[in-house]
Amino acid sequence: MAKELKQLTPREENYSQWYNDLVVKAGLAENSAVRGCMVIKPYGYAIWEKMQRALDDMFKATGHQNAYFPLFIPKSFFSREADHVEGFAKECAVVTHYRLMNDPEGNGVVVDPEARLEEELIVRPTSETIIWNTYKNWIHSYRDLPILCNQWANVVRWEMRTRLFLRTAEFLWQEGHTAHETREEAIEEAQKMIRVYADFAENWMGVPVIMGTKSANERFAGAVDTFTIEALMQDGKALQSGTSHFLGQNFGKAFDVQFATREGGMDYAWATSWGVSTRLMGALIMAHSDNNGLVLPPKLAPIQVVMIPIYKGDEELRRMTEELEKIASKLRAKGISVKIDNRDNVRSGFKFAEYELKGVPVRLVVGPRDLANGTVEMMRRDTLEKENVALEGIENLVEKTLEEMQQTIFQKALSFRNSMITKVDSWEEFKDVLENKGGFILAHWDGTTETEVAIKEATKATIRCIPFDTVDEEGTCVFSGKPSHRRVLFARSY
RNA sequence: CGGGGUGUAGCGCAGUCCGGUUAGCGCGCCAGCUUCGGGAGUUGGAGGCCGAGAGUUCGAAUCUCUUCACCCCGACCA
Repeated sequence: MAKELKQLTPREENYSQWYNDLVVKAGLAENSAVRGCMVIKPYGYAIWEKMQRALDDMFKATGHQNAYFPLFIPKSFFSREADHVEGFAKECAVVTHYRLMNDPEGNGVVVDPEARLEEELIVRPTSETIIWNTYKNWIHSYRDLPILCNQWANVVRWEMRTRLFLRTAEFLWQEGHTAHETREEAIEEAQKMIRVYADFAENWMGVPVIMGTKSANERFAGAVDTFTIEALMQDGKALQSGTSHFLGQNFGKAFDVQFATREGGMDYAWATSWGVSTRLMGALIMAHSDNNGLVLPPKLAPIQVVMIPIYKGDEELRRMTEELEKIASKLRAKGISVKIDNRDNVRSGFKFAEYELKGVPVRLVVGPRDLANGTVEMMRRDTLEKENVALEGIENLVEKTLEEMQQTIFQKALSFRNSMITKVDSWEEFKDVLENKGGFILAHWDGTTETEVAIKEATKATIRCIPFDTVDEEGTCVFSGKPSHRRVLFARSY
């Protein structure tokens, strides 16, 4: 194993291979035997659980409740909303039968042809349809509104090409589905939730994001408006990390969800939906990692501090471990998660490399030398800086360091991201920046889908969003030369 | 779905063009000794239906056909 870990491909050569190696070698996930699906391993899942918990708290704090809706959706539900079908039809897993039987020819088990379902069931690619079919029964009056539900679930999208965490056939996510009395309230909800996502990305994951509105072409199937958070990976490609949709009355009408209004009339309910997925794991990995492996922000690290004894012989190992236990209990009292690695079958150098690969924020090493001096060697993962520090009061220093690292990791990603936003005013410049620098490009666009598609075909770059903080500015479209009133954000993306 | 590639030990690979003892190597694993402040050294050992099926041949990891799986590059997407 030792040698293997060193062979992480330098990112310059092939970033996606490097990424894949890292995910597997750090023990986060691996490809499963099932096409396009992945196995999330315990260490990876521990990170996801921390994300889940933090997000869930944020949802609760904004008045949402968790619920659960069926995995299977009758096929007919999909045809209710025209744009929605079109968006998802190409990537659905379909259940057609409900029983197996022994092959009469003796070749194991086959599908029982007698057991064909009258109406096929679709494995949910997203739950708007089944949820709005349910909301129809829940909503009769304006007094029943708003409904603010979230569900944690798995969904299936039969993607052509998959990539660990970023795009797998089955993935874990949360999807919020809300119903409102007015258009304004629904829009406010959708915007509130994209801000919750941005807050989470920046303050928990340490990943800076740009909030904005999707262009018509990139909008969610069935939405009136899609809001997004866009992050930038270290290879200069953008990653859509979360979306929040204002669905208008599209699903209210499609599922006939009408309610008695305050004024005594009838109206269709207004909807939003919003979601983030295990793709966030991909964002976390690609935003911070270096060639030694993962760099995890302390708030999401399953192990925040690893402690490694240096020793000769069993007796010394026992003494060092005892010493580490004392430090560990002080750290644990502060709510810090600590692991003592006193395995005697691998050497300390191996352990150092292993925890760096796994992104453990702080490493403490204690050997006989330290014991004599009353010191500990402390290393922080983000800078790889080592320091001999006093054993006395170590818990306060570690606590402070973890907080500092959370900031440092974010600041580093932020200054990288900011350095990768380029304003361009000509088509030549646009292509040049895309080819040679990458990252986000702020450029004028004439607002038409034709131009957007033409740019995509020519360069593979898409409009990531029209940022919320865009200021009005007159100019001409970099592609068509037609008048434009603001710059939008372009990038190549995952 | 198009174009390319790969299936040989737990992992990474060589061998395949040009068929020929008992199929190799590195890492890992097990046991012993020496080590232990940045991925240990050494000695011994275990581990294989060469992806699956059919064929050609005295003989197949190697040739032919069929099939399955996975990876990479596109189109699609959180």
